Amino acid sequence: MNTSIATFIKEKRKQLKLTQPELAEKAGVGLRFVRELEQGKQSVRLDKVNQLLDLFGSELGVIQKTD
Amino acid sequence: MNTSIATFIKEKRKQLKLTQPELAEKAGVGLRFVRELEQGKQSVRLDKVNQLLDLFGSELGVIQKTD
DNA sequence: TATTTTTGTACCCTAATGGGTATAATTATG
DNA sequence: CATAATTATACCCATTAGGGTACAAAAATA
Repeated sequence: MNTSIATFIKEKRKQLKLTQPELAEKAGVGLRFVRELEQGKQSVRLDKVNQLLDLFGSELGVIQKTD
Repeated sequence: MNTSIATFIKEKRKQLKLTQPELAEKAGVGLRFVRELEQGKQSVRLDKVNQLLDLFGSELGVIQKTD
């Protein structure tokens, strides 16, 4: 994917018709974290992001920069 | 890549024949961070990881889980 | 447009990341 | 082997991420 982490999660969440509180609950992370992440906060913890991505069968990995 | 973030950075670093202190210096992160990251620590900050990956023209992105 | 639902912003607080550094352990080199 | 270089572990400490929560703003719906 070429989308940012933020938009990826936001779009996947909507595909499953979940609200932010519901996603946070399912992933076992805080609501604040979901919100900040979807708003593009960079200084987030890697393991927390992976907790969310895991719900979508994905994870963070090294990719080539496209610029 | 299918390698973990830790091994990716460690291998790239060796390709450039850099020591951990040198890599930390170049990336503008602390030495302790480089060490913990190469040892597979999960609860690291995303932006710090990207600071390192940037030296190799790469970054963190969403990938499909291979399991 | 009124009402409900969802999302964004703000606050307090605790736990822990990351920086610096010293020292032990390990590895590479003479 | 002995020595140097690199890496791993351990400590203190300031900053801050993230949880909880309340309320404002925005979006969706009747």
